[in-house]
Amino acid sequence: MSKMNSLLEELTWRGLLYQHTEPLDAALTAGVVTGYCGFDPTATSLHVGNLVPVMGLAHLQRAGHRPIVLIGGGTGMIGDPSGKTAERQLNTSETVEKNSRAIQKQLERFLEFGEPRDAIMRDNAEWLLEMGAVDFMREVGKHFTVNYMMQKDSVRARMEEGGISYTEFSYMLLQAKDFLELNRRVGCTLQIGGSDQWGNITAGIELLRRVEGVEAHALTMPLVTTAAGTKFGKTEAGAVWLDPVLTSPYRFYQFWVNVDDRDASRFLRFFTLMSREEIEALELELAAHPERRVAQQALARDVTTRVHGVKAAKAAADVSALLFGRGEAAALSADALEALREEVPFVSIPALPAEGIDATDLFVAAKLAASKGAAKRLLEQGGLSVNGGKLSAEQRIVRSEMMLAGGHLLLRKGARDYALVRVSAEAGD
RNA sequence: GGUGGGGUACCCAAGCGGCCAACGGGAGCAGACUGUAAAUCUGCCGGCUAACGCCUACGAAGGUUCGAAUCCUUCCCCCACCA
Repeated sequence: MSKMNSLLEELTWRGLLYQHTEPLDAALTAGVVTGYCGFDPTATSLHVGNLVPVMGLAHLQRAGHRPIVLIGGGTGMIGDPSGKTAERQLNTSETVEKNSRAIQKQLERFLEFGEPRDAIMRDNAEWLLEMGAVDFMREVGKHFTVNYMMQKDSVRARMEEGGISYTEFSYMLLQAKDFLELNRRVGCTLQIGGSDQWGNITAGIELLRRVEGVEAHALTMPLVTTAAGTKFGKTEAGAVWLDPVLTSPYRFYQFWVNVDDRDASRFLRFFTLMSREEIEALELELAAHPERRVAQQALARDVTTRVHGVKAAKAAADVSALLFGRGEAAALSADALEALREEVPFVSIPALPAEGIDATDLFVAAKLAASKGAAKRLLEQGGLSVNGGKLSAEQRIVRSEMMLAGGHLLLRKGARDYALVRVSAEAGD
């Protein structure tokens, strides 16, 4: 079926194919391939960078193959040295378990686990945690020479700089063991991952060849870069998480809307399932009217919908239009402001004293400024506004008369950081 | 184990008894310009304060001194060469 190896074509035009083992092409054409990608529970949530391999699995499934999501409940106890310049602190098993459950929940929504060609979810804690050291060394360790392991970039880099513990050095063998287990259990013959995973994946292929005599395959995807050379997925507020508690859907949406023009078309290919025609149309629109940000909005809408659902995405888009459109803050209804509370950072404060409150205190309370000194600096530089009106060193007292419907104040720092404050009707406690 | 060189703010990196909250660069933030872009230019960039100023900071702990990031002692950690 040509549909099945359309996977490589699809990934190629999207720029998602970094490297793959040669026989993969033939294997994909020959029949249904079962492929996996692992996600280690290093945090309580996945972040936008993790979406690349997630999309890889989604494309695998769409091309008629069978994807496996592997939660690294076992490998997460060890720590992958790939791409890391220093040894990391071990997480406790409680933390790893908690994180595993959290990211598993997040990953469930990206693939179809229902009947037709159901995706599979596994956790390598299942076989790694109970495995004994002696068994491990006999079954896995025996098949690798230290020489081979030291050739890997992830290890070599660390040998030259900072050192590597025996624990992290062994990581690749655990990952190889995963591949072996998934092959035995569900016939998995393909592993996909970021380009930094190549070494770990090939170690698994090697193990499968030696132990099972099976030819397995590797497919890696590029690391996401930005045109400005900054780290993808970072904002001033830190990483962009998939967890709505850590990064609200509104902020998530804003992250994508703010994508650099030069990155927009590439990101549409990476992070959406839009067709080539749709994306090319958006590119034309972007070239003709960059100021309309149609491409970025489509990107933001699409990704936010996939991660947070249609309702949340619509709300984020509506709020963005409201805040960045040319509307007057004073015109906002009490209902609109109520709704805003759910999206924009929100704080509630006691009633204002009769003489008003210093704006710097207000911005600190709303967490838009880290300290009063920082707020003062922003004020002097003209970076603060309330309800759309810019404040200054002279005009810095905020009084009750300025409040919008329902006792709200809409604060803005700089060009795009908003917070909503609700002032209690009664005097402070 | 020996010898030498280091550990300075988010990162890199000067300073080597007072003029040091600490040169310079990067990152970050704000302003101008714009399109909630990019590039560029300008300002800010430990905390408190209206301000004088005060407090906390130069690997850790002690000490010398009117006064230390700078000198001494011990300890911890890195790097290089040797064994």
